[in-house]
Amino acid sequence: MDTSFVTLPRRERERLARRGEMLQAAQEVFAEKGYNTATLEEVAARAEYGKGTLYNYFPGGKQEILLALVERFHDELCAIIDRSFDESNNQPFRTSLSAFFGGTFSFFLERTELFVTLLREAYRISLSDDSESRQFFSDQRERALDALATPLKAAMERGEIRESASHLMAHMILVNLNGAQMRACMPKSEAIRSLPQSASEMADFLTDLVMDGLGQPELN
Amino acid sequence: MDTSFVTLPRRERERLARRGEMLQAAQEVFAEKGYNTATLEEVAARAEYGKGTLYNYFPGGKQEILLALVERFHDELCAIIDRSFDESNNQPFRTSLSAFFGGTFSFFLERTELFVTLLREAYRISLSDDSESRQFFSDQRERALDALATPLKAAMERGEIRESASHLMAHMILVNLNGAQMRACMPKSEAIRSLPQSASEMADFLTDLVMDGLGQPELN
Amino acid sequence: MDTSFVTLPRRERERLARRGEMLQAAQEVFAEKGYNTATLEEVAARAEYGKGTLYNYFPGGKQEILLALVERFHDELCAIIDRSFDESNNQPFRTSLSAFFGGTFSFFLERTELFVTLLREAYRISLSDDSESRQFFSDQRERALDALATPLKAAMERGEIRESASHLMAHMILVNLNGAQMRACMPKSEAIRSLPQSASEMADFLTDLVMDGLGQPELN
Amino acid sequence: MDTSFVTLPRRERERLARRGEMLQAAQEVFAEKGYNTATLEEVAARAEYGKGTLYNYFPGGKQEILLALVERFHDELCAIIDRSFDESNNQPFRTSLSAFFGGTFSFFLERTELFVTLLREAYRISLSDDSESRQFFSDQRERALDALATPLKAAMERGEIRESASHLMAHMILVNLNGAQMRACMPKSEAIRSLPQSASEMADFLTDLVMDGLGQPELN
DNA sequence: GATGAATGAGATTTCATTCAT
DNA sequence: AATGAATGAAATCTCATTCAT
Repeated sequence: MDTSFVTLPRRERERLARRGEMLQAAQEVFAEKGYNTATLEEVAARAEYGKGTLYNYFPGGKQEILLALVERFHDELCAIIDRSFDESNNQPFRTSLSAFFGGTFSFFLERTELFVTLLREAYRISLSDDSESRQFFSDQRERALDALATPLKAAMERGEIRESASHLMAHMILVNLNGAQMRACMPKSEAIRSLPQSASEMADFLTDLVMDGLGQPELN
Repeated sequence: MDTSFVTLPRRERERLARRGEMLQAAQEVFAEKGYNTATLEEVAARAEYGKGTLYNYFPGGKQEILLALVERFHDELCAIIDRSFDESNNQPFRTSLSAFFGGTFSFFLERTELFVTLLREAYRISLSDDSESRQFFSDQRERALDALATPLKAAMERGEIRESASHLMAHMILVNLNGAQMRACMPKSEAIRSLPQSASEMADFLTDLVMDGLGQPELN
Repeated sequence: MDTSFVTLPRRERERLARRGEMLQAAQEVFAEKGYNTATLEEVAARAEYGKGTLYNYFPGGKQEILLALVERFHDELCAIIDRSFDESNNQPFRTSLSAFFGGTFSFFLERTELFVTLLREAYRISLSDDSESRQFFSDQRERALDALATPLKAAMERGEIRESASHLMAHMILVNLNGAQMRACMPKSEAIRSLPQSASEMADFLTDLVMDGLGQPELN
Repeated sequence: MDTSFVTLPRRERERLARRGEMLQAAQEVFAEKGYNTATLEEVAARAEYGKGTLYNYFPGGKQEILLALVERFHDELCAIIDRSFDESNNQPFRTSLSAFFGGTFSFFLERTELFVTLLREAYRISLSDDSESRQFFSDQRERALDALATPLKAAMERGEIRESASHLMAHMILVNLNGAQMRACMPKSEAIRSLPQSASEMADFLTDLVMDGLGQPELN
């Protein structure tokens, strides 16, 4: 159990709590308006702090707030990965993968705003010309990919999945996950109704797709 | 063969040519600086036209230019889809799919700038709060999905791939494609070296992944 | 009878006719949008000429067009003044003044657009910081004031009106006229219904006001 | 005595003071350059504030500043009207009217800039195609007309002036006043020297004109 | 003579960031 | 520590005018 939070000095604890409130507000505003359109004025108002106070907590301004959201997001993503693929489970890879998709999709349903913001900005940041943000984003992403690559490599060694570059596969798994989430964010149209709506259905859908592909193994 | 272009009156032809020059310049500048950071001033300079002239050709300004790029991109995407899945080929779906991945990846390698811009902005537009752009983007995307869903449905009927919602599958195929392209755009790191670099290797990689998944059919 | 028009060489006659069409178009557009908001593009379109053509006829551009309207307006105003106060009539000043008000008001009702434009811009031009326009406007205005001051002076000499500075009185007469016209242009409200609507009623109203004032001569 | 100002909280008081400084600067710049030619940049510089600060105080920009000037102007105009026609005076209407002309003319001499701007823009606004400004201007004007119509009606009832529509007469009185002020703003020419220059002479001139007209009551 | 594509100066407006209180 | 008034760089967009065809 992580006790770091409760053992921090009060001063520090309150500081973190306020950062949290601000990030929550930023998340909501960014989700509604988009990062570029959103104004710090509105974030501050939503957080019920003064505009200047934001700068006390995030000296790097708007950009730093976005990066903090990215970091927080990856914290949670890594936690879900670790939980889903916990080795002590001794369960088949397919089961763990399904748990992972189920977990991330529940997270997505609870915190759609955060995902909307990050899906919208992720590519923009990773292709940004500001190398510092790009590096930061890349590091965060690498963290998640590492966490996912480890159980993938283990599963390859156990022969549960075919041999391939584990990092690349981790990337492609996330790509499929994000693609499905993206689709779930879009306004519904006839053609899209087919997308599963619950976390467990979605987990099954993605697990089958990622593990078995579109082909028909049993008939080959 | 489409002869419409050569038979247009000269006036109109020149107009289209100039639009093309401007779109090309915009594409480059957007790719380098990002849509938000890029200024129309710079686009105009690159196109070697005055700022005002851009507005003669794209009265809606920056936004309209981006949407025109989106449209042009989808024109080319649809053409590749149609070419790859041309029914008269009578080739297996897997072969056509590989041709499609090969084709789009060649396109991507030739016009990386366009892809960078669109990958970066696609999510932003599709989740934008301006419903007009969102709709436009959505319509273009639907065009490509329709083009891809048709051969998918045929393949399902022929039993070459398993039954599933064809539009959704079309979406997931594009998602995998874009995910791989995205990866190819990123600055290389140790972990990523594994990504195939040539169009044909990439086509094989994606075809295997999408058709067979990560599992090991032969062992099941 | 002024035969100058018909005896001009054809070339010149056509030129004048085209200027007239352009001025008419400008008048309408300026009246609808206001001088500043109106664009030459729209004036050209309304006149059914190209934008460049306007510059062939009015090298000074937008400004020159406005000044030409000012000139044309004063031509007509002077003509009405001359007609109304024609000495050969031998009628009382009060009768002539009433004819003048009736005449200008008919003119106003027929060509409200022109008046709207000029009322709107007159003060702006006369207080403009461009001394050339100011001078031009001032000269035109002076022309009308002179035309009106002459019969005023005669009426003073005949004892029909009291002695006073004839130019100043001419100015005040026009001020009263314009004020009434202004009122007639405004959207009607309860309070304003009282303004006479026909040219002859308006003539009576203004004549009484200007000649007798608000007081009650009969009771003095 | 209105003590509201002094009892406002300091914050609010300072805010009003700054608005005042900005309006003063705007007035001067508008008077010099004309509303259309003047730039907010220059207004801000004159007020010794940043451009952005103007927008904190007048979010509607240039237009809102002009309307604020219009409002302030009518506040002062109404105050002069109320003061001049104060019923408790029990003085003849003619005396009050003369006081009114004297008061407004002193105001005009002190604050010629404000008048120049408003005379120049008044017609433009009242005939503007933006219905919001037009309505605002119209409401302000109505306020002054109401203030003036009340004593006019009383004077009619007392038989001091002849029966007529009081609002219309109020309008015509203001028209005469503005016409004279207009004349006083113009660059002097031979013909115009005749205009009285002091407030009291001007008051007499306008009072006579408005009350008695041009005719010669004693001889009729 | 007629045209309208091209131009770019210049206007308005926004908003991240600073900093005195 | 919290604040929000002040700032001004920078972005978009307009349109009178020019000039090659």
